[in-house]
Amino acid sequence: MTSPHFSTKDRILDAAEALFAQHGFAETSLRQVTSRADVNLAAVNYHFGSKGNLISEVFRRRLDELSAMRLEQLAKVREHGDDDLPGTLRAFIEPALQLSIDRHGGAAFVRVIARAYAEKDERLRKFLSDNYGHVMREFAQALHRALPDISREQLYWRFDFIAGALTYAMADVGQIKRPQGVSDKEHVQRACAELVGFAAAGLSAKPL
Amino acid sequence: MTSPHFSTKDRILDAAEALFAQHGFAETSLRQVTSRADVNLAAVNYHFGSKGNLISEVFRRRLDELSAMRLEQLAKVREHGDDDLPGTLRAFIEPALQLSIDRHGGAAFVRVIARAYAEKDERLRKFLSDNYGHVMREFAQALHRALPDISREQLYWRFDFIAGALTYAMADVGQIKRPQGVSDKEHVQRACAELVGFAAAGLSAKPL
DNA sequence: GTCTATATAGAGATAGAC
DNA sequence: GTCTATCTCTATATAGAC
Repeated sequence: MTSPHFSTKDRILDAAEALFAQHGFAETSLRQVTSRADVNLAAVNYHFGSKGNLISEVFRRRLDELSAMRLEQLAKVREHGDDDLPGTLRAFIEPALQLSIDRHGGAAFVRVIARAYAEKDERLRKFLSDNYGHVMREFAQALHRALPDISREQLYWRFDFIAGALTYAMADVGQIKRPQGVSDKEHVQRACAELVGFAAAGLSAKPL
Repeated sequence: MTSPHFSTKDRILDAAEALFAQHGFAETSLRQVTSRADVNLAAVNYHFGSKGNLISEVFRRRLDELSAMRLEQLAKVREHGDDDLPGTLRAFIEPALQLSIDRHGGAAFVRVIARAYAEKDERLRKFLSDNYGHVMREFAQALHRALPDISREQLYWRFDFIAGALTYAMADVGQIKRPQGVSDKEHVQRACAELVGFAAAGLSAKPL
């Protein structure tokens, strides 16, 4: 199931990510994880200390990369003067949707993300807010620059709507919904274009 | 059937709903439920047969009412000739957001809904699809009538985005986010107006 | 670092008295 | 309908050999 030349630690992370995506955190036992990773049960507590820490590390591994890609793409569009509404939205949306077709586990991880949002676990939320809140603030500011006319409060609502729509889209892309004869890459590009168009129009709606 | 608000069965449902919202399905034990409901542990299996059935009944109690309200409001706007885009969207969105400030447990239920979307539990998804799929189809058709120019595929994407945004909004309304000096009712009306405006603009975006 | 074996705890479900 | 008591299963975590 997992390539043998990877470390025990990485095999555990891969297995845990896949199982968390499929069954959820609480429903996944460490026995399932170690069985799938083909390592001994005790190795989890040796490498991670507890199940909770294992969950955090599953997040950290993907979110560090996702955040870096988002910020990098945002910097790039600004450098090129493309930091208009669609450009900024694409920098936020595209890396996330790319993850959903990532062959090396990212596809599983996007469903882990959707779960994490629903589970209002306080420790997990604090972990996410502490470690990745600055990315959200960065994008909120960029959207504010692109849309100086709408109020902070309204921008806040709309950014929240977009985050919700993106979370749904991430979970659905890579699922059964892709029409036959369409490649993963085309499907993500289509989803991305649809969501960017939808979000840009929604953000630009005339204030109430 | 007698004094429904104090029956063992309803006390169990109320307790389960609150705990599922706070901790999730798997993380909530029947012992926690019966302790909070102040009934005996065995009463759950007597009244519901299993934990899975209890979960289904928690959903059924709220969703029957929510679906009825949505369809009723949809019928009303059609009758009055108000079944334009905002009218149709409001019929879909408003009853859902109303739930999030319901004093008698509905506020907890909206977080249960958010969880259910993330948890890809097959039995639960089949239950929801079997029992409430017709409501979604009804609204998809109404949106199609209001927007004859966009393709079925594109409508499908956008309806999905709206469902995601609504789920987020439901979970967030009723949380800490309400500004001081704003009543529950005003807050929901604001959220509803914001989401209807956002969704209408997004749905009306020029096709790619 | 990795294993076996086990301590400890908690889960869902049920039998049978009242 | 509701209770007590208990069965059976599985979980996380750890101790200690190698």
